[in-house]
Amino acid sequence: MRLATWNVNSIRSRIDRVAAWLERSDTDVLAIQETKARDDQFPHARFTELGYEVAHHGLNQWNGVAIVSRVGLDDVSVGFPDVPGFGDPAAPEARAIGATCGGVRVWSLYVPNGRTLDDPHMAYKLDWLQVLRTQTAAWRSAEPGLPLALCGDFNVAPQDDDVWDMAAFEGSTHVSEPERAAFRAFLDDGLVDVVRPHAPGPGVYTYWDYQQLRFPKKQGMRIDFVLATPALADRVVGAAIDREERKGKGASDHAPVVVEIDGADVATGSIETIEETA
DNA sequence: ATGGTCGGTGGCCGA
Repeated sequence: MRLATWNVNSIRSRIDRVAAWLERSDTDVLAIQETKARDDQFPHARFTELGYEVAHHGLNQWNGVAIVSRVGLDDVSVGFPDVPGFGDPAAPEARAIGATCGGVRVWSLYVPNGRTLDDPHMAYKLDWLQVLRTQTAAWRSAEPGLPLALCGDFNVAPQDDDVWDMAAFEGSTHVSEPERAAFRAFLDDGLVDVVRPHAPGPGVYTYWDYQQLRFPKKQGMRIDFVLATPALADRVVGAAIDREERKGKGASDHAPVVVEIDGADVATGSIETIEETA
């Protein structure tokens, strides 16, 4: 099974590219972030025409997450228990959706951007990650051995190698110790970054800002991840970041991140293809 | 040339 995660930065402006990529990459399950659409605006038909079932959670023009799958899509969860909203009173935001696809519990997650270290959005981000950690532990406790994948844009660069120049991030979000600690907590709990071993740094990123020619200058950040429970991580036979998809006009500022599970395609050589794009 | 972008929206905000 081929599982991918991709912050598409508006599904409506990107639908042709996303549909083409789904077919080209032979992806079975795609976790999408930043659809920037309400449910009634989401292009469901474009996915169903390609044989995918769709679960989308979008409240307005901001955020928005989805899972599309051609290997089943069951037990959809919109958000997770106690998911924080922003502000007082807390306004709900569409940043998490879960579904069981091909026997894997998949979450599509769009972690809040902290904006600046002293912005209220930073506390919101840390709180959001803490609650997600607590819920993830509860899911695993309720179902030991559960094959679970937390997929999405974490808006955290966990290691110095995950940005092009640490000096450029002095005093910035994404690399601060509290954010990195919040990310590390998932690994401390036993989740595994299943992409990094197949796409090691330095210089390997998932996101490049549109501004200041960051992509041609190879100045990106690794902030999109697939974190898997050990039982699932053991079944991962390949992974890649498809930076080709960041090229050209009409690209998202994030590249798709792909994970091959179970190795059913090893005999056909598809894994070589996936590794080449890393 | 020391800056260079997008998307959704509605006349700026968010990333």
